[in-house]
Amino acid sequence: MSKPKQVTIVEVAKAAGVSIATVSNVLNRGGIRSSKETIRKVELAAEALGYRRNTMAAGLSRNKTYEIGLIVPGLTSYYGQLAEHLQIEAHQAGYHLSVFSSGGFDPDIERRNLEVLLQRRVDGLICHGLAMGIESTRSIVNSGTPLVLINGWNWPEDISIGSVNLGFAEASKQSCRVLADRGCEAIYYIGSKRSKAIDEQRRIGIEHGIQQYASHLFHEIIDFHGMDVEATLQALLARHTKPIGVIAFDDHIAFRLLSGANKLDIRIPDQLRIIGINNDYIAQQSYPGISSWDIPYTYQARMAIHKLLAKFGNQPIEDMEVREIEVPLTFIERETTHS
Amino acid sequence: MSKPKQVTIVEVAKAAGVSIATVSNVLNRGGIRSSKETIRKVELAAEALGYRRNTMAAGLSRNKTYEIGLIVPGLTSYYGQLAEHLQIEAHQAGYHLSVFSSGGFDPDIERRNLEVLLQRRVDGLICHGLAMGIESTRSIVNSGTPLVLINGWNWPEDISIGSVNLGFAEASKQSCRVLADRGCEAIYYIGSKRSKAIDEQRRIGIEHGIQQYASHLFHEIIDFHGMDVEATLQALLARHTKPIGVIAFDDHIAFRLLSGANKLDIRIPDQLRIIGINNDYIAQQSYPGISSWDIPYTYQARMAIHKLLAKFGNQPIEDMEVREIEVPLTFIERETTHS
DNA sequence: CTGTTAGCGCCTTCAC
DNA sequence: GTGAAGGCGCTAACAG
Repeated sequence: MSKPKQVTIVEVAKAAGVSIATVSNVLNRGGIRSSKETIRKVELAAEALGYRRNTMAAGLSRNKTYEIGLIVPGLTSYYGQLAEHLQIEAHQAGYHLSVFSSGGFDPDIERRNLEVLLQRRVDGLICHGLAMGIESTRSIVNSGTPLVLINGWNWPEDISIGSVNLGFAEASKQSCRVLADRGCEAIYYIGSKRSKAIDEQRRIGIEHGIQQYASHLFHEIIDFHGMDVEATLQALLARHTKPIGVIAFDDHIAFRLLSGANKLDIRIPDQLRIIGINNDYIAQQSYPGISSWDIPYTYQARMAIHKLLAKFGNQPIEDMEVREIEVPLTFIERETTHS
Repeated sequence: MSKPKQVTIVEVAKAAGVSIATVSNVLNRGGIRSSKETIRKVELAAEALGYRRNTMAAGLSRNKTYEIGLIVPGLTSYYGQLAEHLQIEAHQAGYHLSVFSSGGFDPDIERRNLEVLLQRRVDGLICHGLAMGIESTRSIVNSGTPLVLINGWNWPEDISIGSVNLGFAEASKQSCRVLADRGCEAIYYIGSKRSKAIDEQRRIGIEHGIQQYASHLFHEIIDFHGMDVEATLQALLARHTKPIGVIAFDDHIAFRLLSGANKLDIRIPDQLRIIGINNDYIAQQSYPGISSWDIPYTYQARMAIHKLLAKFGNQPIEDMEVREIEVPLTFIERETTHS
């Protein structure tokens, strides 16, 4: 069952008593002006017939789609927010953003989504991280479609035209400082190896932070995956007499730790201090509130879109000189680090 | 700056030494068989040249896009999950799903998204609720594009071909029962008028629940918007001696209540019992864990896609007889109702 | 089985 | 300022 036939410019032209070229001119606000009279006639006819321009035909004929594709690993918390903000920014720039999730970090789904987007001939691509390997990505993306990465550290220049990265390393580093300042006796980082590149940034920051602010303190890196929250908390606490500081991979993990601590009647922040990342709803609304790092979504989204537009040639070229933009996070202190 | 020219079937045909029709047959048309030999030649040539079919041209020519548009009010928690599952189901059916968020329940953004999708000539539309009014929706959607609603109760038949609704009313009703069974002295529903239709379903359920299971209990409906959580909790508790039961609009609100209660040292479930809806991460991981209703995302997504496919004529028609499918939720009991 | 030939709906020169 | 004509890349008959 195919779709009912839709109104085309041919019919609008007929109804308005002009040629299809004129209709096209009037409707697309092109550089070409028409007489007030024709404009009115055409708009009236279009309105009356319920004309709706066919994007495929337009795109095909002018070799430009005004569509940007977004691939993110999921649509929860951070990624969902990011997608929403990107959609808004894209729209303001006259583009529209099609969102695709690659279900976790599944390279196959990612490849498929990429393929779909390229077949649609999107004008540009925004990807968060990238689960596929470098070679694999290169072979697909080297079609000339501009690609900007979000939180994609160290990708070769022939693949991406640059990236917009959150300052996780710096945030993690400063987290160490906060915990040291607050008198913690030890600093633990609970990471998530699953999210490779992102976890790595945290580690880099932690390493620097320890070195610079807490070299005298005990410290350790633990992976959250497969960890028994309660047992771990008890074990860690048993080792120390003064409060210990924990930097969590993100607010979700911080929250798990918090729940575990509540259950075990561990006093916060007397015995345990926690810092998360993302400043999710969860961190804001829990009790005690979780100290966390806020993400400037709007700014990040705007930067990403601008980078793409610059590549399209619609924007001043200045931004292009900086390949990797670092977006700084803001520390929001709450009760898990502060009494 | 327009895109670099991409490879077309013309070039593939030339390279393979066959006609463009043959290339088209081999590459994208299953129905027509070709000799092993030509197939090999064509596939080789396509591969070598890096051919990628142009979706716009294909769609234009066959008047079918294999694209489904999704419009949801946001991409967080429930909506994000839903979108992901719909994407998976759509893919399994050979379609792809473009996700759009209408930022909260903004009718203007919704209208714009709808317009974009219709201009793309999507084969079908899935919308969650619908912020626009009936008339407004009708005038846009009466283009012949099939529309299935998710959680859209009572929309006229000429607009949607049916809807897939979560059984919020029944869940709310049963929540009353649970709270009554657990010996609560009063039942409060903390709703969210902002989410009109959804809140209304909860209310309907609550009303029935009270009537059937708790007519002897004190009960009241409160709107969360603008409410002072701690003050309210104290006021409510002051009224009663036995535990009170609270049904929250969703897990987010349940969580806020829980945090407030923790802060005020209100004992759970001794003094206060809470039931949420959605079974979010937040409900699963908080302490005490929040009793909640689990949503069968996969089932709901599958039903929605099937309804659409049926309309396309690819599927048996049987499902179509039921206009509104109700998807039942499952109660997950945790510590907020149970000691 | 393969090739020829029309479109699909729109945009874009280029004459008028 | 307006119209005629030639594509854009692909598919769908229909011949051969």
